[in-house]
Amino acid sequence: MSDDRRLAVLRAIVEDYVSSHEPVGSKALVERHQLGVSPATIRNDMAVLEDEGYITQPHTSAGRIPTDKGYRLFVDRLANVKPMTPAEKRAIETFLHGADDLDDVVDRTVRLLASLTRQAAVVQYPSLSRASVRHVELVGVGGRSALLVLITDSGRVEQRVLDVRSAVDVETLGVSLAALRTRVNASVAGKRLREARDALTDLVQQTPPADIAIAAEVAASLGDCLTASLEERVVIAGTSNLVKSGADLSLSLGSVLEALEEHVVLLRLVQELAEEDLGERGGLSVRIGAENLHLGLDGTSVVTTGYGGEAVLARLGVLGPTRMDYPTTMAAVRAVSRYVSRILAS
Amino acid sequence: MSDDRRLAVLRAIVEDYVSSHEPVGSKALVERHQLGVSPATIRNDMAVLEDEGYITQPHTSAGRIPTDKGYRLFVDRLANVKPMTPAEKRAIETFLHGADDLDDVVDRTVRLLASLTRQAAVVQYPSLSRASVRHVELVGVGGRSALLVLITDSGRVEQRVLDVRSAVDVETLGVSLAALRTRVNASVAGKRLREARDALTDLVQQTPPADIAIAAEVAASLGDCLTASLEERVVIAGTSNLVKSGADLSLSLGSVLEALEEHVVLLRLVQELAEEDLGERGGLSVRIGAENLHLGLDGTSVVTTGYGGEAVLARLGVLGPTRMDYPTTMAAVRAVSRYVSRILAS
DNA sequence: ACTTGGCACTCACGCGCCAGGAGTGCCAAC
DNA sequence: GTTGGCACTCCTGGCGCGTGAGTGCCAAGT
Repeated sequence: MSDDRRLAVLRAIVEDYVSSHEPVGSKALVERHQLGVSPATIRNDMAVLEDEGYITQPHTSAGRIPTDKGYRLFVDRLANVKPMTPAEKRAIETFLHGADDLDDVVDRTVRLLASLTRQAAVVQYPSLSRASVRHVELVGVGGRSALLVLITDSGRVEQRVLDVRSAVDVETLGVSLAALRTRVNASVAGKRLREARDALTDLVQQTPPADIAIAAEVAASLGDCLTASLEERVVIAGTSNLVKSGADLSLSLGSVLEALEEHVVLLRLVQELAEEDLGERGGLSVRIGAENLHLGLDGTSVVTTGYGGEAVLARLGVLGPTRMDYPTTMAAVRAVSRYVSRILAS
Repeated sequence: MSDDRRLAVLRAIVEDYVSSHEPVGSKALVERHQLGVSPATIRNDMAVLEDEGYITQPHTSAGRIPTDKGYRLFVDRLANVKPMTPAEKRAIETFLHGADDLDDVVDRTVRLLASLTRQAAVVQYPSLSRASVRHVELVGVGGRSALLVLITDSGRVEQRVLDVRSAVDVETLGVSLAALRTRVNASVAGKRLREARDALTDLVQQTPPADIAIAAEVAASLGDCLTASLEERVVIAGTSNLVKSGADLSLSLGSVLEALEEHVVLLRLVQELAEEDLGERGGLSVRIGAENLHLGLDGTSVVTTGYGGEAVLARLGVLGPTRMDYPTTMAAVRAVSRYVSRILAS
C-alpha cells in the first residue's frame, strides 16, 4: 500500500473539507482530485487514516473530516504556503502606508490581518524586554505635581503624574526637577528596561539629602513606568468574522470571545507560541485545536509569527476555526509580518 | 375601559417577557400578577395594545411580545429604576478602587459595566473638547529628533516624535528647543484645545527667522496632537455576553460585532445619545431597537449616561438586546457613572 | 359600559414514520 | 494491491397527526 497516496488522500480531504465545510466521502474525492484510483481504494486508505487518528467521521455512513492530528500533519508536511497575489501585496502596502504613530501601525496591522484572512487577528505590541530607555523627561506641572515621561527606543511612551506637594518646596521645585532629570537620564539612558530599573536604587542613594524625598518619589514612579512598559499588550480585531466562519464554532463562540477579551490569556498563548517557534516553517508557528490548552480555545487554531526584523520584537497572527485555510492564512500572516517589520525598521 | 390597567398589562408583559424570553399569554399574566381581572379582560386590553402598536404576536395563537414602541413606553412611563443593593455598591467600589491611570480607570469601568449588566459595555474616553492644555514639553532626543508631549488637564497625554535633522543645527538644538518650549507654553498653556490650535499660527509668525524652520515643524506636530486629542475614543468590553443573551439577537450577531468594532460608528451613536439627553430620567438616555438608525444595531438597545461631574466629560453605557432588563440596566449604568465621576474628581 | 365564561378556531411544536440517498465496510474476483 | 458489487447504517427531509397554548368573538351577567 502506497504511503504517498495516503498522504495525498489526507491532503485532499483537508482541502475539500476546508472549502466545503462538509464531511467528504470517497466518491467526491476521486471526482475532484486526480488520484487515479477507484473510490473503493480510497475507502481502504481512509480506513487506515482513521485508524491512525488523522480523520474521523461525525457519524456512521457520513464522510470523513480531519482531526486535529490530521490538520497537524497537513500543516507540517503537506501544506505549501500560497504566495500572495500582486493585488494582495498592493492592498497590504496601501493599507499600511501612511501610518505615523506606533499605535497607528499596530491598529492598522490588526485590522489588515483580520480583513485579509477573514478571521480574528491578534497583534502583540512590540515587546520591550529587549528595548532600552531613550529618554526620561521630568517637568513640573502647576507647582504641586510633576509629569514623568519615559520614551523607549521602540517608540513607546509611558507617562505618570506624580504628586510632589509634600516632597519639596514650591520655589525650588523647578530646579530640583531639572537637576534630577539630568541625573536620571545619565543613569538610565541607553540601558535596557530591566537594567534601568535596577540602576534606580543606586541613584536614590547617591542623591543629596535635600532632594531625597522627591528623588524617591520619582524613582518609584519611574520604576512603575518601566515595569508597565515591560508588561505586554495585545490588540485584537475581526471578532465578527468568527461568527460568520461557521456554526460548529459558534457553539463555543461565547467562550472564544471571552478568551479574546481576556488579554492576559491571549498574551500567554502568544508567548507559548513564541517559545515553540524554532524558525522552521519560515518562522510561522501554528497551534491547532486542542493543542491550545486554554478552555474555550479548543476548536480554534492560531497562526502566528514574529515581526520587527531579525531581532523579533513581538508576534502577530490570526485565530480561527480549526478548519481554516492554512496555506492562505499562513501566507497572509507571513506577508503582513514582513511589511510591518519593514515599516518599523524605518 | 381603564387606561391605567392597560398600562399595567403592558408593564407586566414587558417584565414577564424579559425574564422568560417567551411570548406571554393572557392566562400566565393573571397568574403571575395581581391584576384582579379574568384572562378574557386581559385579552381585550391586549387587543387594544396591539392595535396601538405596543405589542405584537410572533404568529397567531401565540402570546404577545413588546414592540420597540412598547419598550419605549415602558422605559418612559412605567419603569422605576431599581436601586443597587449594598452588595452591588460595594462590588463597584472595590472593583474601581486602586485605579491610578486614566487608562486604568476607563478599562476597569468598562469591564465592571459589562459584568454588572451581563451585556456589552461602552465607555467613551473623557472628551477633551472642553479640556485645556496643561503643559507642553519639548525635548531633544539623540540629536536628530525631538519629542513633543502634550498634557491636558484631564490627565490625557499625547506625544509625537519629530525629525529635526534638517531644521536646525545639532549644536543649537537644545537651546532652540528650550526657548521654543517656553514660548509655546506661554502661548497655549491654559487654553482650550481648539483655541490653542489657533494660537499656534500666530506663534510661528512671531518666531525669529533663525528658528522658523523648527518652529514650523513643532507647530505642525503640536497641531497634530491637539487634533488627535480632540478626537474621541471609545473602549468596549463584554461582547461575549451578547452571544449568551439570546438566540434572537444571534441572527444578526455578526453585524452587531462589526458595528462594535467600528469605533467610528460607536462614537456617532454615543454622540447622538448625548445630544438627546436633556437631563430628564436622571441623565439616562435610552435608544431602543430600530431607533438606532445604524444597520445591524436594530434589535439592540443602548443605555447611556454622561459621567465626569456637573460638566459632563463623556458618556458610558451598555448595549444589549431590546428585551433587556431596563430597570436593572439603567440602575447599573447610573451607579457606575456616579462612582467613576467621583473617582475622576479626586 | 365593562367584565366574564364559554367555545370554536388557529397554528406552532413535537413525534413517529417512511422513503431517499450518501457513504461505508466487507468480500470475492482480478 | 486494486476493484466492483452488495448489504448495511444512519442522517435528512417531508408528511401527517395529535396536543396544547392562546386567541377572538359572542352572549350573558353586573
